[in-house]
Amino acid sequence: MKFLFSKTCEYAIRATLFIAQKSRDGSKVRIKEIAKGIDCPEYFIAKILHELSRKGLVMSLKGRTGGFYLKKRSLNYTLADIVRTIDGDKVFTGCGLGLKQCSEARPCPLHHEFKKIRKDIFEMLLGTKLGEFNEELEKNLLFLKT
Amino acid sequence: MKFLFSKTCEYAIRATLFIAQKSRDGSKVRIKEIAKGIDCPEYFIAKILHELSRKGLVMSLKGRTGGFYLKKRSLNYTLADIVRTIDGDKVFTGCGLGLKQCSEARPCPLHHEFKKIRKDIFEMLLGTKLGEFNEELEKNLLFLKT
DNA sequence: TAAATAAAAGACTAATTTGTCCTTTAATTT
DNA sequence: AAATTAAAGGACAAATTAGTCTTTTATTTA
Repeated sequence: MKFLFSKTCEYAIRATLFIAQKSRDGSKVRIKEIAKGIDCPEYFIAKILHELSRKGLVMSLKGRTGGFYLKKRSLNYTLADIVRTIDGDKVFTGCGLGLKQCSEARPCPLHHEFKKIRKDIFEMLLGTKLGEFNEELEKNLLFLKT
Repeated sequence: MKFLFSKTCEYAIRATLFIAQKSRDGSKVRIKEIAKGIDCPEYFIAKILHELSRKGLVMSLKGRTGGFYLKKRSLNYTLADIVRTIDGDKVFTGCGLGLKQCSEARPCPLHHEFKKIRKDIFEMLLGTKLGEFNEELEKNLLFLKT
């Protein structure tokens, strides 16, 4: 069983951070390089990036000098945007025990505990900008594949 | 996308808490009642409980007066036991970005944040005994279905 | 002992997620 | 303009997870 995000979403996050780093000088990154850089099947990440691109989270350009990149302003997007786009907001709102309705008024046994955990996750995602790790990735202090 | 546990695991937790409460006086609970009580397909929860029963987390008895129940000692089992049995320990150890190896020595960008979150989840599960909610469930202050 | 009842066991189906491939479209270079 | 290259787009296949059904086995009651 997965930990928190779908596989698709994990790849999406890794790809976006990879693009942020590689395109910080204005250059573009091709799918092949991204796939290699984050250890994801090439066709699969293509599909995922296509989605992120349609939603405007990453930019793309076709043709010979094409590839993916981030706009300066996109560096202010956060991981919360990526996660919401790919996985929806189950992570932010869903009940930990799967109740369709779970609220203060009618809580599951873990409602309050999960509320705190979800809040921590949400704040972490919301507080993490896409360009945030550029330097540490560059210096190989952080990694996007094993 | 799921929040944290598989559907199977969510049902497993809900069913176990239900059994804990209903069998606290020594009686047994039948699958039909459990399915109704936690809003889960009957055949599906049967399969899940069978698994929990084989692992010794819940007790079962066949035949006319049969059903599921917990041993006194089982009330000291925690949700961590249920989760580990059904979903394995991805929740406790897995990398949030899906890296196969993710460690202090070679961390993903969110390694430290996730470490804390996983710890919170683990402690919460480990600190929650199966019989813990019996009273509040009885009094309808907590719910196992919507 | 026979009938009734409940879980055990395991095969099977459906749905979702993950992953692959092929054709089209857009941009660039020669 | 033609050749090349890269993403767009969408069909398709594989794997995993969720859910259903049928037969067998154990226990109790009449």
